[in-house]
Amino acid sequence: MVAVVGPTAAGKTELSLDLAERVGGEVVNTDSMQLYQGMDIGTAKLPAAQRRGVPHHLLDVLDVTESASVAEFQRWARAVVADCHRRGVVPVLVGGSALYTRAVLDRFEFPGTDPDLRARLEAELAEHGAEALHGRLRERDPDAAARIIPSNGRRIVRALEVVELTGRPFRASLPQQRYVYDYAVQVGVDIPRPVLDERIAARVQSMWDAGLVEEVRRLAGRGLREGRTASRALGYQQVLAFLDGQLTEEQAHERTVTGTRRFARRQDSWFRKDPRITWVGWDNPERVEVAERAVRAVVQV
RNA sequence: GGGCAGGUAGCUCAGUUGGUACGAGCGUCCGCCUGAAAAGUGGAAGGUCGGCGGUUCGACCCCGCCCCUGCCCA
Repeated sequence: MVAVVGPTAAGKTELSLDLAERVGGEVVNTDSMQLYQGMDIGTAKLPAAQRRGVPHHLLDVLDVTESASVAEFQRWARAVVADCHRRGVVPVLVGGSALYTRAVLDRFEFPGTDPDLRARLEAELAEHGAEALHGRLRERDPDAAARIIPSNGRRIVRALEVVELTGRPFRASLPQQRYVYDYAVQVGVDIPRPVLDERIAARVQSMWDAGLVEEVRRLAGRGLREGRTASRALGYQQVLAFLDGQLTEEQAHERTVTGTRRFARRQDSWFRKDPRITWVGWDNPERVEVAERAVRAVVQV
């Protein structure tokens, strides 16, 4: 299997299609937001008509009111991959969500979650603040507490949840950077920041031209505001603020651009840390060949 | 031509009755991240305080001239 990774707007989709055609593969989405039905324009989801007949998996599987979950995604994606293998097809994973990609490729086990426990911890967080919870984590699991900044409530809650659930230290359940599959390779799209910044600005402009505001208005009618994950997606979050009168349309547009730039930086720094990735230049005329070679070195097709 | 307001970090603006700019937000840069991840989080760098001259031990802050921006009057 192969995973095409890299920051948003770098050209992953194009490369993955070319690659899928060359090796007889099928595309498996690993983008947390393209999971949502109806979130098309703002997530730059490839329209069905442009998929060149290549089957695509794990698009449009969630309603905007549902929360995506890495653990659940891991199960779905591994099932799709297993099915592809059975049929002798190469799975081509594509997406910018590093955590989701790693959850599929790596030995990555999640300690579970308990809605009641989570709700209780969140209530405590809201009432007493992050500092107080951090103090408790320090008693229960000093090692975890030392690694989490006292003001980061979200991570403290999760650490406490894991400790209570498993009775083991939080760190005992951390994943390893080791593939679960024998034949896996990652291809990253390498692109200079100034070029990426321009492409992002252009992409957001074309999203606006394509009717992003209308799309968000429509999804708002289907409960987008209640979606914990979907309502925070770049572009959607900002347009919702515009529809609610908190931002002008111009501000919403501008913030979508700068927010996307920041996001792309975070993605890039995440992927850069993985030494297993084979990088190819975004404008390298032979990028498809380079990627294909990387795949064939590992997978017989 | 005259009057008023303003010219301080890349941007929007605070600030000092004259004593080395306590600046802030946003942006930028560098990190962290483990069942919400397009989310969440920590830190750093950046200023000849419009220009020139004067007063003063000392001026971003006072005085003069000039330049630029906005508004008003002619």
